Formats: sequence, structure tokens, C-alpha cells
Amino acid sequence: MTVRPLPSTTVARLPGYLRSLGGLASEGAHTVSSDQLADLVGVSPAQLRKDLSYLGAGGRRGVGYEVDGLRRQIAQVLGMTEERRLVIVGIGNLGHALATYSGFADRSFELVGLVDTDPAVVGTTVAGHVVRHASELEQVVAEGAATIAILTTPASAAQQTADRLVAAGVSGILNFAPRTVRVPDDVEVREVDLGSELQIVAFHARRLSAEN
Amino acid sequence: MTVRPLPSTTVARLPGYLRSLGGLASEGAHTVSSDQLADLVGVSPAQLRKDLSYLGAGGRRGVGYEVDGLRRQIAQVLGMTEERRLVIVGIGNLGHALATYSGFADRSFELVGLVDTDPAVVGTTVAGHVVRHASELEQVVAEGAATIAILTTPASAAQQTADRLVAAGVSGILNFAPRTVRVPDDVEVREVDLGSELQIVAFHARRLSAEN
DNA sequence: ATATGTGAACCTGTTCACAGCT
DNA sequence: AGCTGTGAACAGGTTCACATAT
Repeated sequence: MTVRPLPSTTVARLPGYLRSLGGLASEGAHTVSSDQLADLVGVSPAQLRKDLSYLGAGGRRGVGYEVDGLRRQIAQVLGMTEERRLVIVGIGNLGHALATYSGFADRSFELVGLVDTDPAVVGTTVAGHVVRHASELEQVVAEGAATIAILTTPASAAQQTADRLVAAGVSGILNFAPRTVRVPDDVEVREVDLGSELQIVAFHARRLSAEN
Repeated sequence: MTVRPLPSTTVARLPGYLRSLGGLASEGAHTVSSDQLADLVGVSPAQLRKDLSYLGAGGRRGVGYEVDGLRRQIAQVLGMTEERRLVIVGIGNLGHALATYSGFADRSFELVGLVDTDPAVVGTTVAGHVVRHASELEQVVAEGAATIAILTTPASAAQQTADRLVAAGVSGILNFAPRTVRVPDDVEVREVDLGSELQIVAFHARRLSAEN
């Protein structure tokens, strides 16, 4: 029902807002001003108000935003009202860490399957799921009715695995493999390369240090 | 010697360029055109050329860019000519995965210390390093002369740990803890929240699915 | 002929500043 | 008085299109 599409930068900030609102709620706060919340999240108050205005979040002038109402509204926009089912492909160290990561269930993601190729890993139980062989990828996706996949394979297997995930009907992929994967326009991919992130931090850190 | 400061979006893309160039080099390619490389990385050719022009990367018209030269140039800009020392604070599943992540050494990061509070973890050896207790954080940073830290503590410990890292002289922090940390202006922080990343993917995936 | 380098146009997102509610 | 909501100004980054070099 949102008429105007949300700026993607706004979308990217919403999970952070939700996180901070959760903290406020657990502290018993009923309302919060844009100044307070912005400070908590680390954005400018104007930015926050603009973002919330896209949602049509009704803050009350002179008062602020109602914490619970805002939480519900953001959760709704982020699609958390429906359960999203998730598979993880590649149960190495990172895949294992992600499988046992508690932050997903809190965000209404349900882990429905784990897949790997390593015979030493296939058949073991991780996070309550028996790891299935990659040859069964399509069945795992279908049986679990997964719509989202986390890709933590080696770079060499990433594109091929992504192709199979797409063919199996997945509509979103979070790719940790250090290789860009190409997918059709109707599938969303988000690339997260941990090595790149570290390089970006290091670049800016060095620049800052050099300035003094 | 870079006169114009690089746009931060350009900096964020450089590691990806470098990665693809490494692939090309190992395939024996000597030169590469902006069309080829852009396609490989997943950006537009104009974008790539503009980025490289900031570096003063001398491509030859009618030919393209020299693969090895470009690699060296980007590596230099990213500060890879000097070794950067790294500590990881919080050796849970994610910290463990990052400690054993091979992608860091390739990028001229040297892991010099691991820290945790859990008595079950302190004293164990991970990735060739004995995990030290968090009370020794300052010594670990000093002994290793670390300039960069990866933060993978629980949210509750994140800010306090960041403060101590900054006081110990770290100039860059890659924060995986699901809480924004505040640092002085002369320290670089990059927030990576895996739960948020998944929510962002899911949002766009749902939007794309709904369109058909 | 082919492919780079780049000013200019364009677009997206951020900040400002103040009108408008409560 | 206090705080939101938002048009307008601004900033930053991307794309275009073509001059330029090999």
C-alpha cells in the first residue's frame, strides 16, 4: 500500500532503527523523539524524520514517536509479519557461525535447511538441522519452501550454486562468497565480502591516522 | 601523493576490482578493457573508468589496462604495501570463523591476537593464537602493535570494548556486534550487522516477487 | 577501429530551515 | 514551547556522450 517506493538507503537503515527501538522498549520507554533515537542509531535527526516520513509514521508534534507503534510499523514494512524461510549453502566456519546465529530467528527468519559438499560435514547436525548434500539442494529448497538463501561456498562454486538456487525458486541471496554472482532481475542479491570490508576500514583508518 | 581525495564509494569498490584482477592474472591475462572488467565485477564500464581515473590509472586507449600494473596500483592505494596488524575481540562462532578466514592474510592483514571473556575459550588455541582474556586487551593490542580490530562481542559489551580499543591506540574497527558504537572522529568504524543484511535482502526480494 | 578519460547532465539522497501541529 | 513533517537547497555520485589517443 506504500505508494512511493522507499529509497533503498532508507530501507538499509530500517533494521537499525528497529534494533534501537527494541532496546528502548525493553527499557520501558513509551515515546521517543527523533533527536533521541537518531542519537542512539547514529544518524542525524533530520535523516531519521525523513526516513520515518516515507513510512507515514505518525509522530506527534511536541511529543515524539510512540515506541511500540513505530516498531510494529517498521516490522510490517520489512515484511516481518510473515515468516521467511532460509537455507544456508556452505557449512564451513562462516556457514556454521551463521547457522547458529541467534539474530535470525528474532527477525522472523526460519532456518529450514543446510547444505554442503564435504562428506565430513554432510550428515552431521548443526543448529538442529542435518546437513544435506549439495546434490539435494533443489529438494532442500523445495521441502523447506525457502525464499532466501545464504551463500557461503568457496568462490569457485558460488555462481553455479546461485544459478541452482534461482532455478529452485529462491528470490533473495545473501552472498558471502568472495565473487560477484549474477542473477536475473527478479532476484535480489546482496554481496557481503568480509575481506573487502576490512580493507575499506583499513583504508579510512590509515587516512585518518595520516592526517595527524 | 593523491591530490584529490577518493570518493568513498570508489574506495568501497576497489577491493572488488582487485579481486577480479587477481582472477584475470591467474588466467594469464595481460590486459583488460573496462568493459570486460566491469562485467566481471558487476559495475558499469563508465563507473569503472571513472573510478580508475581517480587513481590516475593509465589505461591505453584502444587497448585497455595492464592487469599487473593495475593490481599493483590498487594494492598501493589500499595500503597493502605495508602490513596491517589485526586483533579479534570475541571468539564466539563468528569470531572463530573470522580468525580462520584465509582471505585476510591475502590482503596483507596479519592476525596478531585473539581475545575473549569466556573461561572455556581463553587459553585455547585458534588459528595459531592462544586466546587471551579480555582483561589483557590493552596488552594484546600493544604487544601486537595492532592498528585494526574486529569486534564480535555481544551487543552489551560492544561500546565498552570499542572504548578500550580506541584508548589502546587502534585506528579502525570492523564492528559485527549488533549495536552501533561511537568513537572519536580520528577512528574509523564500519558496522556490519548480519541480521540487518538479511532483512535488507528479504525486503527487496519480497518487493521483486510481488511485482510479478 | 577500438577503448580510455572526462566535463556536463542527471539523479539520488542528505541537510537545512521553518511552517504547522499539539 | 516542543517536536514533527517537508519543500527547497545542497552535496555526492552515476551516467552520458564524445573528444582524444593508440
